[in-house]
Amino acid sequence: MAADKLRQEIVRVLQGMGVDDAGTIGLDRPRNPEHGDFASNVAMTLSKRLGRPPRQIAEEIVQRIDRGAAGVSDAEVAGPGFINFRLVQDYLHQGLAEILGRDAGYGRSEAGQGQPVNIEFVSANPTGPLHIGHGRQAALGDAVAELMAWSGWKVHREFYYNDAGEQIMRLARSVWARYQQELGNDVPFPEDGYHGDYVREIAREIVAEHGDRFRGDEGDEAVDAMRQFAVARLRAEQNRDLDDFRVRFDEFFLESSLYTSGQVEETIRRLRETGLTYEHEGALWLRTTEFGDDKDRVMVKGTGHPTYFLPDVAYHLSKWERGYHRAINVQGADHHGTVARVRAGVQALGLPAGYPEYVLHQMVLVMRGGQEVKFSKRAGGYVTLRDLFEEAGVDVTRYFFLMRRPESQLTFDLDLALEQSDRNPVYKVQYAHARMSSIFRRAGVTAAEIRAGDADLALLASPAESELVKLLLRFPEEVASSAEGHAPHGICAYLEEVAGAVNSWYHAGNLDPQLRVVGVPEELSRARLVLSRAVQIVLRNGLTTLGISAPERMDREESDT
RNA sequence: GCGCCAGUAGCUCAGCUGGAUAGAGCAACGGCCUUCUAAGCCGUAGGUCAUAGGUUCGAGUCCUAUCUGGCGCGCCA
Repeated sequence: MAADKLRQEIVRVLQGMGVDDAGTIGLDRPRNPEHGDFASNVAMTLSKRLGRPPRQIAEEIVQRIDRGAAGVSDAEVAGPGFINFRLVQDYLHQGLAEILGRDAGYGRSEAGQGQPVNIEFVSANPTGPLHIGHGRQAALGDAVAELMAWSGWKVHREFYYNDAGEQIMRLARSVWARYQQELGNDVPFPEDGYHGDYVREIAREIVAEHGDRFRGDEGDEAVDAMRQFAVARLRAEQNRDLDDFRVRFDEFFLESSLYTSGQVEETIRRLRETGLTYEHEGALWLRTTEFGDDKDRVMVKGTGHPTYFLPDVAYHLSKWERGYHRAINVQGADHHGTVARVRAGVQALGLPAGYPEYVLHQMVLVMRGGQEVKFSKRAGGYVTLRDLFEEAGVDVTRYFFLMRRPESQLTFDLDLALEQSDRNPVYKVQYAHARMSSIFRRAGVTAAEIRAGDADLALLASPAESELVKLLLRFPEEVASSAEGHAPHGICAYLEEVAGAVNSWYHAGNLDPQLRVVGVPEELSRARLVLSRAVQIVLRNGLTTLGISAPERMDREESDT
């Protein structure tokens, strides 16, 4: 990559000036194009150390630099001591050829070296349909996973759920009550029960399957049958929702397995061995404050039952021991309270500080006509993920969930989501992609037939074209930084920038036919087709990292008016 | 009371982990369709980066305090 070559040359120059350990050389892309393609601030950061004014140091670097070795055509001192570099034009042409050559692989890197990373997300308990918060998490987790995969990590998508706890019992009691009511048995509905209509649906299905076998039966066996039926039924529904939302998992990890396999007991034993546990008022505590938690935590209650903390620790220990020395948990910000204690728990067992990593996302509001949408018919208290993507479409829903940084509250504007216009950023990006296909159809070529080697890329000489190529060449860095920062919204912003730039370039041809791709002299047309194809590859690859389709053609739905 | 997250244009949000004159989309205003699909483009206007200090060559970005909003602080799950 161009930056690496340049950085190496700067290091060489600095060594010649007696600086052997300059650290990482600051090299960034100025927003102002007049400041060149890259700018370095080394002269300023070294000023104090060398006891010389920054501009003087910058001058010396500029004089010593070997432009050919650095891959730049120009280097100059500017402002308080920046050095601005301009890349050789040839670099852009090689870059274009590389994009077409790598095609679906353009933007991938080997940074992760194939090491395993565990990405846990959604992790909904099977007590009801998935809601929009799960949806944001599904979109986020899947995109982070895909971006990590693009960065060379071996990604394992994991869904953790509690199939045996107190919430499940609440569900079972709720279903039991509805079942009795279906049979005309007037029993009270549990105070803390699940009120959604889906509970009645499940009760009816049990009636259909088992008849009145459990009528009036308050025994464990009856409630357990309800529990098993309801869990299986809701797990199947959640899987269907995720499937239709195009999110797949490699593993569903059951909390109950931590008990049946003895891992919970094993975790207690190992924690005791550390000497960091103590008994107080009949409970077993762990000194999590040793690792930065603000208070110690109970592991085993006075009743002899473990708290939730314990299986959490056992679970994350299991991730580590299954070989995932990197783990990312995507969770709602309302769970942030567990972060410090889980980390403290696994640190007590010798795992590194900062394991696992967290992406904590804020809540989602759905707005329609300026009003918050609060209820779905079936779920009762909340809007379901399915309601949302069936109305807005999977692509739009995923994109909207991803386009804001996780830490900011998300307002899902349903009116905007349904709009098929440039106001809707998903369509803007997808349409730019489809538009390239349209050009190819018009030119009578297929995408695969376009080859950089067949064209004279020096014909792409306008500033708009150079800037567009530079933008496309940024894509691999965008993928890398979005992956490392666990921040898919960066890709959204980037894609919108590319779409804007290519629309602008394309529309110049409206006013001036000589600027078109098709209908200009053949040599020129071939060069512009290469650029068009490169744009299309970047848009498609970017959408792919987000789990969003890149259509070849978009037909607008006719409106009623 | 303590902790986490946020506060940037009228609205929704970016801001590359400290760089040069703070950006984009929408909304507003003015232009552009016998079109390589106008689902678009060009131009204009819009800012005390919540507030007050501090750190340094340089702060929207880092530190401290304050204000506002959201969330979390159990031997709940």
